[in-house]
Amino acid sequence: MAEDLIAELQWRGLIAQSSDLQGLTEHLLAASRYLYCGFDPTADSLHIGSLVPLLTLRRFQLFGHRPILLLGGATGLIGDPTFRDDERSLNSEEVVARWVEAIKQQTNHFLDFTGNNPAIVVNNLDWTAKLNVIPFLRDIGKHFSVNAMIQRDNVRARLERADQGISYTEFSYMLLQSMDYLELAKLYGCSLQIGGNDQWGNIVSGMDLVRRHLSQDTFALTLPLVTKADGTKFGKTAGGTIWLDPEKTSPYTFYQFWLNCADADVCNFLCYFTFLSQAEIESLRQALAIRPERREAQKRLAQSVTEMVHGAKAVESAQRISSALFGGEISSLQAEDLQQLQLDGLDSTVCSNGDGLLSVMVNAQLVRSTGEARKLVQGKGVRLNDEVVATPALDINFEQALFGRYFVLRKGKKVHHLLVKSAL
RNA sequence: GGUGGGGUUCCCGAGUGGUCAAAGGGAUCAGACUGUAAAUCUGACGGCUUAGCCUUCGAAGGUUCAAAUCCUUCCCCCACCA
Repeated sequence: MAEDLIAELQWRGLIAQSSDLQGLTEHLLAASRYLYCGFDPTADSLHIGSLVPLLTLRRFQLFGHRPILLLGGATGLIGDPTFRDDERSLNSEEVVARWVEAIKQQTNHFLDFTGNNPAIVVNNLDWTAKLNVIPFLRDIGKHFSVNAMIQRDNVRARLERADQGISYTEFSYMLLQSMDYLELAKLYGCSLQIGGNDQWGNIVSGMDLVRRHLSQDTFALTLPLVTKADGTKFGKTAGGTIWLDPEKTSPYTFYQFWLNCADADVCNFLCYFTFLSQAEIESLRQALAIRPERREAQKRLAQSVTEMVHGAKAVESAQRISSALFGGEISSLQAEDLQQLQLDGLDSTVCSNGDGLLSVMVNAQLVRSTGEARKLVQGKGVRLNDEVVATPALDINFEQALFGRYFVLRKGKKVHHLLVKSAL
């Protein structure tokens, strides 16, 4: 069965680098193993980039292994310098602790905590908080060669850049992460660490440390960093990062993000972000090749990921909003439809007769300033109920609204916002 | 601590007394095209009560009719230190 796991990861394109893949295959075949992946709290929510390792933990679990989800309560206080070209600013202990808790809640439903091979959640602050400097330097630091560390790709950018350096704090990050591996190897016999491909250096350092302390061989497996065919950064959009937290990124926006992904990317994303079978993905690939304009693959991707993250109801809501807004004439919507849009979580703003359109757009956070709003209107980028707004000087008049209460304000092609008449 | 080099509008990066709200590129946004694609082309891209006005070039002072550009002090970053 473990052979199937590696094979599955392979066809999904989820293996970027691996230590001794043959050995790992046999190792996983022989017994149920503990593996871990770390998530550092750099915000109060994970974003979709973290989904790849998170779901990979789940994939291992489905094949009978035991995933350990490590929250970086300690490493989050330090900051990983890996492939960053500038130094991070430090977050306070309270903030990091709060973020750890938030992420812990968020990740819970992706893993199974019951059954024969339940998942485990740990926090590396548990074993680093009580650490003393001298024992740390003697027991851990002694095993790290600075000569080797400065050769590592992941910090080299910082060493080579003329205008940036790296502090001792961040330079030490690798030691902390290595210690995590050692600690989990001791506590659980954890024998595999997975992570994004940028973590390769950190993971390999951990393997070395485990070997030196416990005379034990362990494994490393890294996942590809998600890239897009057009070279732009994955996971960012007009509104910014796509978060898993529905308060930060609405399920509708989340759904739309996936629906909008490029033809060139969608099949990869199906492999990375869903549990659809190889056959299903293959048939979607065919459908895409024959009738790309139907975007069946994108629809399936959006449906599948949104359901996994936000649940089936959220998918229905997102689909209702999507078909209402992109399906046809806005003016043909019924009063109930509009009400439903509001309930389904389409962003909306309450306003009154006489409110200036520009300031309404600012209040609705569709634009940052009235100047920006004005320019948008002048560039024919704003519509009210499908009618292009001709003048920036327009005031809202609900006599022209749908059912006397609703305006669908559209910015550009895709950003919709509901204006609802104030009850007063 | 010493010596040298730096801090410019979201990012990179030009600019060394007026012609500078500040070149160029990237990112972003909008328009055309389209499939709510991609590519391409066009426009916008500090703020505002927008044919004008106001605030920006690490911070605070100063010189000058005029400063991102000169002077003083301070803060921060980087490199090197036999």
